[in-house]
Amino acid sequence: MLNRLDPTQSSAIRFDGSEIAIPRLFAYHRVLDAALACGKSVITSHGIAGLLGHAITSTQIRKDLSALGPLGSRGQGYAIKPLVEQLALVLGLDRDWRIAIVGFGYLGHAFATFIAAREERFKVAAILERSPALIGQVWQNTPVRHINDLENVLSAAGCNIGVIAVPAAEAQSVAERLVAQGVRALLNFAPTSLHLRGPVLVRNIDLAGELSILTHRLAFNESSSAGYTV
Amino acid sequence: MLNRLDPTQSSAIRFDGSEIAIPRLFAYHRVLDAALACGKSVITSHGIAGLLGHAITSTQIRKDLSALGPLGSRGQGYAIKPLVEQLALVLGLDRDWRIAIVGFGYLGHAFATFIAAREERFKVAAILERSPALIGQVWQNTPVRHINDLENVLSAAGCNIGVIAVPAAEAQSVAERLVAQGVRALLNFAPTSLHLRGPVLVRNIDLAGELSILTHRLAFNESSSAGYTV
DNA sequence: AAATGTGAAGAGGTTCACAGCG
DNA sequence: CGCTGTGAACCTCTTCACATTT
Repeated sequence: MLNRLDPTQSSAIRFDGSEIAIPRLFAYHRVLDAALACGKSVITSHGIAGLLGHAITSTQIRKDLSALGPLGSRGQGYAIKPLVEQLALVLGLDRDWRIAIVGFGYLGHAFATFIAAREERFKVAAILERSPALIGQVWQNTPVRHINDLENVLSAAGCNIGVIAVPAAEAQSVAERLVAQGVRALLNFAPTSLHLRGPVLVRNIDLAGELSILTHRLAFNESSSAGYTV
Repeated sequence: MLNRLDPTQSSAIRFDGSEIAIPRLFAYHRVLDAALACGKSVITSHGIAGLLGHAITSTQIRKDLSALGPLGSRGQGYAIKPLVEQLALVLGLDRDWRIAIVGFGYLGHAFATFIAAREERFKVAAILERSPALIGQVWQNTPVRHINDLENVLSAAGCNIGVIAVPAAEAQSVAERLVAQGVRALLNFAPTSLHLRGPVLVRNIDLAGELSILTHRLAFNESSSAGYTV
């Protein structure tokens, strides 16, 4: 039981760390949320490492968490509830996010299904496609609209995040149109580097590139040593 | 015209760089292959940077390429053809890769479609699923088989790479069974850290984690400066 | 005694500046 | 003169060691 008094509950959002820590914080949030649901209330940095299968060291975890403020108690560990709350604030998981998916082939569809299953705060608010066969279909209450109507759909849907799951040749144009409609963050699955002006955040996911890391090491490092987990 | 004589054509595979360079080499291969198809035969490091939308600096490109050996000519640039060939060798793109996809929901399906469309050297050689509705279907000549038959299917199909697109709870078990069948590289879409013994390469793709980077910056860095491309 | 929080050391990758060739 | 190739400087992230607190 942590008996450190916390009168103010000053939920000031603080984060001194760097961008690269964010996916780790997200992983902590995931396992800690689960631990909370299991009835646990206190945990140590080593305990968190255990929940993560020791993929991250306890030192790294303490460094990351200390960037959020003094949330732990020396000799005791961390109270999980305030930790989860603080992580949610820093990660922006305390609010709804409206997502526009452009390109509703298997990749767009997969992404929609994936995030809808995972986090309730991520809402698929608009779906755009070019293929006539898909237009008019309804995916979980969201209609699939033609990509030509992007401006109309977006201005009505008010999305914060755009997911680009169209062929590389269309990606730049789609990105520009999304940004023109006020979208400030893009997740890009097309193997192209987008060129955009303004306060836009772009995150590229290169699936084929990930595969190439595997093929490289299989081809090159065939006579490698032991189990590698990159 | 490069008039450096190249009598031996000694295609010795060499790569002094580090793992982190591989996705960049893959990007070089992609744009250089396209440039070759357009009839270009020579290019400078700055030219490659241009093809990549200046997402990578010319210095970085020269560093990366120099890890493959002395492929350029000072004052001239790089002959594209040998460059593409050397990149293909180092990336392992000179041979076929047989891929087993476990979990053929939208994600597995998306991945299959994605890589089949992109690189002919990646062959989907086995598809495993749990859902009875999908068993027996045939995707581009590859039948969807029940996950219980994994051992039989894999021993017949002889796959080098496994793609894990099942729920997190099943991922560890699937991974172990793939490894037991001789698969030496895994691409894991499940948000779990896999624990495996032996010479296995694991690459994790955390789609929700990528989203969290966007939500973090939107929530936190709202009053940020200019266009960011992470 | 136990576990956090953190300055310092270490490791790894990128950028710089320029020597070396064509 | 132009462009590659590369040692050195620089920067960033991780790991170590330990002072600090409960």
